[in-house]
Parts: sequence; C-alpha cells; structure tokens
Amino acid sequence: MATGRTHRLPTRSRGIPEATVARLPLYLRALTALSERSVPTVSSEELAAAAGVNSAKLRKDFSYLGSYGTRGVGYDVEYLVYQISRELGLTQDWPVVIVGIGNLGAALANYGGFASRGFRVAALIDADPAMAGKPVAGIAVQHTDELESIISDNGVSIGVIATPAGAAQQVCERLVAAGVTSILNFAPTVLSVPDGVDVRKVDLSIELQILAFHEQRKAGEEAAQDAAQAGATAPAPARPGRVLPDPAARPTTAGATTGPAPAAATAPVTSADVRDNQGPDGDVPAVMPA
Amino acid sequence: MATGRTHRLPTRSRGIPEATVARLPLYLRALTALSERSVPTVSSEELAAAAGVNSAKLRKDFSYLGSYGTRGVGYDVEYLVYQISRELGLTQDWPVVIVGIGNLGAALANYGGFASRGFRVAALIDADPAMAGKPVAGIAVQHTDELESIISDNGVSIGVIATPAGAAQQVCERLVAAGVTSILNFAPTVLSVPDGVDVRKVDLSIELQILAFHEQRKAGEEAAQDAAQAGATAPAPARPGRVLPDPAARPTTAGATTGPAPAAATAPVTSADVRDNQGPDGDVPAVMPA
DNA sequence: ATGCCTTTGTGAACGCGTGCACAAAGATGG
DNA sequence: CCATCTTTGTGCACGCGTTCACAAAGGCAT
Repeated sequence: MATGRTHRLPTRSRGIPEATVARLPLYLRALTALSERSVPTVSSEELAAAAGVNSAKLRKDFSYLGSYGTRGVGYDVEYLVYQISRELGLTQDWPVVIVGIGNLGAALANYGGFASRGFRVAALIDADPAMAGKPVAGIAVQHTDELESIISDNGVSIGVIATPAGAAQQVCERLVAAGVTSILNFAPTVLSVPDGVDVRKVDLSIELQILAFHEQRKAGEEAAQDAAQAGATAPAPARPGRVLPDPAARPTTAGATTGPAPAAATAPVTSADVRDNQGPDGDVPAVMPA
Repeated sequence: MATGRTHRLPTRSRGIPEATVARLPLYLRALTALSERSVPTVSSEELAAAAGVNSAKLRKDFSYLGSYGTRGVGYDVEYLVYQISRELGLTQDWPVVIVGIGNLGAALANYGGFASRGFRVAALIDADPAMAGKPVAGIAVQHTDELESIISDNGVSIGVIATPAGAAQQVCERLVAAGVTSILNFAPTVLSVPDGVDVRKVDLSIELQILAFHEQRKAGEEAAQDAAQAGATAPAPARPGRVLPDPAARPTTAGATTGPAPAAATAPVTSADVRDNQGPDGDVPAVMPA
C-alpha cells in the first residue's frame, strides 16, 4: 500500500528551508512593486516592513540564496527580483490545468495572477459534458476524457483541483498517472499521492474554523476581563447561540448493546476507506486564494 | 500607526499549540465522515490515516484537549466530534461578511461548506453600485456604504476580504474599525492590523510559486540522476531545462550613478529554451480575480 | 478473578525556525 | 588614504513542534 502521505520529504530542499521558500513569493511581490516604482535599492528593514516580516528573518532567508546585498547600502531591487524568480523557477513557463470548472474553478481561471508570474492556464477540464466547449475566461472547457492527452501534449506538471470533494481523489490519481507531480487542492479532502508528488491544499472551511477558535478565545478572555473589571465596557451584542446538545456523559465503555464489534482491529481503515471518506457533508470545494 | 504584524504573539493560545489548532478541523472532518457512516469508535491509528497525519501526533494533539480516549479501544466518534466542535467554537453560530463580490467572492458565497460548519453568510458587500441589490447565492449584495451598520447590526466578528489588492487594506481598516476581529484575506497583499486582530491569508499565487519551486527542484534532481546513470557525462537537462548562467552581473555598486540604473536585471536568458519571464515589468501586481 | 492483548497518553530527545546581537564589509566624506 | 557610519550576514540561544518509545490503563476471554 503505497499510500503516499502528503509531503514528507527531506524538509530542507537542497539547502533552502521550507519556511524560507514559502516567504520568497512574498518578498518577490514586494520587490516587484518597488521595481515598478523604479526604486533602485532597498534595505532589509524596508523590504521586511513591506513584506510584513522581521528584518533579521529576511536577511537570513536571503543568505540561503547567496550574498546578494551590499553592506551599508542594501539590496539591488532588479537583481534580487531576478534571483528570487530564478530560485522559484519562475523564469520558465509553467503550464497548468484546472480541473473542475464550477464557481471556484471559473474564478481561478479568471484570476489574473496566473500569467503575471510565469503560470499559464493550459486547459480547463470538467466532467460535465454540458460544459465542454463552453468558453470560460477565454478558454474552451474540455471534457475529463481528454485529461490524459491534454497533460501529455502540453507537458503539464502542475494541476489544480477545484472539484467537489467526492471527485478529488479520483481526479488526483488520474492527474498523477498522466504525469502531474504537483497539485494544488481546493477540495476539502485529504489526498493520497505517491512519493515524489507534492500537494498543497487550500481550504476555506479550515481557515474559518481556525479563526473561530481564536475568536472564541478572545471572547472568553474579554468576558473574563469584563467580569473582573465590573462592566467597564458595554456588554457586546450577544451572539446568537446555537448550542449543540451535549452528548452528555462520555461514552464510558457503556454501549454494550450494539457491540457486534465491527472489528476495529482487523480493518485498519486504510486507503479504501479513506477514499470514501469524502465529504462528510456534501461539501463542495472551497477556498481560493488570490 | 500601529503597523500590526500578523498574529504571532500568544503562539500558544490557552495551552493548545497553534499547530494543533490548525489540525483540529482536519480531524473533525474525518470524524464527521465516520459519524455519518455510523462508526462508533476509531483508534488513533485509523483516524490519523484518514486525516493524513502521524498517529502519535494525533494522540498528542488530543491530549491537549483532555483524555477523551479509552485505552485498548480508541475514541468515541460522536463524543470526540462534540469536543472538537466545542473547542473550535463551532457550537455557536458565526455570522460572516464577504467583501468584494467578484468571481471569487461569488464563488465563496456559493460555497456550501459555510453553513455546514457553523458559519453563516450574514451579508455580501461590494463597492460597485451596480452590484447593489443583485442576488448572489440567494443573498442581495449590499453597498460598501452600509458596511459599518451591517457589521454592527449583525454582531459580525469575522470578515472575508475578496477584493482587488488595491482595496484590501482600506476595507480591512473599515472592518476592524467596525468591530471585526478576525479576517480571512484572499487579496494578494500584506494587511496591517492592530494587535488583537487575527488575519489569515489565502494566496493562490504564492501556493503556485511554492509548487513551482519544488517542481524545478525535482526536475533538477531528475536530470542529475539521468546524467549519472547515463554515463555521467553531458549535463543533459531534462524537460524545461533550467541551468541558467548567472545573467546580469550583480550590481556591484559600480555605476557611479546612483541613479535609476536600469540594471541589466532584465537579463535575456542567454541560454536556450528557457523563456524569459514574461515581462520584466508588465508584472501587474494583480487585480484580484473576482 | 486473572492474565493477555490492544491502544492510549506522555516523557524525552531531536530538529527546525526565529530573533538577538554583533563583527565584518563596504560606502561616504574629509 | 583614513575615519566614520550604515547595513549586511551570521553565530548562538531559545522555544515550538515532531517523533519515538514505553509504561499505564482498560477491555476481553478464560
């Protein structure tokens, strides 16, 4: 069972820490803006502020790329833009396919940020025959049947999945089998891929839940403070509370009844099960970035 | 001017590590799926597989919530669903506003994952007067002028920004001033917010760039291996050959003219097929999709 | 009851990422 | 050519996050 987990590689790809790689696009964006304003050089302090990071961190990040700065002066904007672009592999053109042209897929297809950074939408693919031929963002949608040939003919190595959760794993497997080695997944599902394939996921639902957690925490602390200070501030509008019924007591081994014991031991819920784990709810894809 | 950084201070919110919080939604999704299949209990091993993580990590994550498992048996699915939901603050209803109803904003509005997880779209807001009143996903779009009153009237504390990059910061400030304390940003910009406000960003462009980096690395290693196996001669680059010679000489402060110094950065990639990145300049920062 | 077997919960080691603080490098002015 | 000032590049320490490995806990069969 080569249930390749997500990305579990040498973490440090050829010397450049993953955390640094994730920030390079941020620096690149800030630098591009400076470049357009014809700013010749920037100090680590200025650039760090623009990118929203610590200047020491920025300098260390750049140190992994080499010594591209000039002490006492800063970094040459144009030169740095080129170096980072090269490091990120943006000096070449990356054909990309988007699978699943629903609301989200269409939004992605229309996203202007593709072309401007070295990415080119090579094809839009959807399983709905009715969509075939329809132009979206100026590109005719093609049917899933042609997925393999499209990828092969265009040398596509990056695929974007914007399908419903239920179709994601299958689409993923076809993409990988056809030669795709990097996938950006917008479907709310955990994708299983073989080693060597990179998967990055973007999930609106998860992001919101994380925010909700912090929001709840903030509300709690605030309440505690208010209580302590005895109503210094006006009581915030009570949020509509939809309280879930508490399953009451924790299941203390009790459930003796339905105990045919579906045998948890023997069937370690593996890939087969995981596969159908799809959307708990009819979850439609989700999220998207900008 | 409180150039508030993102969120990075309390790191460990009330004992639960941030990394753990980020995984809870993942567990919750897997558990919900099991719940719908009426599976009574799961072992950490099974659940970890379904969520795509290490079982030890999962157990440690749960240990921060309390001892909800039964040794020798595993975790009660229903009970755990409740506990995690409660911890994430999903037992209450969170009204959310989406600002910027373009392609992306509309896609988000249509996303089914909202309601299913305790989130409710309270309002759709757009700056275009022509959009006002138009129904999107069954909700009438409202004009930006009403932003403050909408937030106040509905007690909204979570806002989603799906506007073009240029408008994001301004919208953000209005949201925060109106009472929003958590923001999910889809615009490709770094938002500055005061302390106490959480910001999470989703950026397609960045994700793709990270994938491109790894893709390029893979291509490089592959080429190296091929070369080694093929007799270790001729650095035959595989696919989109990378291997670009350091083009522009680094700006060694040389030019006496501190002026604009167009810099040779545009660097015509001397070597073969490596297409030069699109325009050394036309790189428009991007207008959000939408 | 008793012993076996499964699975949790966690102590401890390890590695990555972050941020401080500073010496070295280089520009600039005299 | 030398002094001074600015900014880079990085050694070092600290803390979070991950993973291993195992003792304790509890079910289950005998």
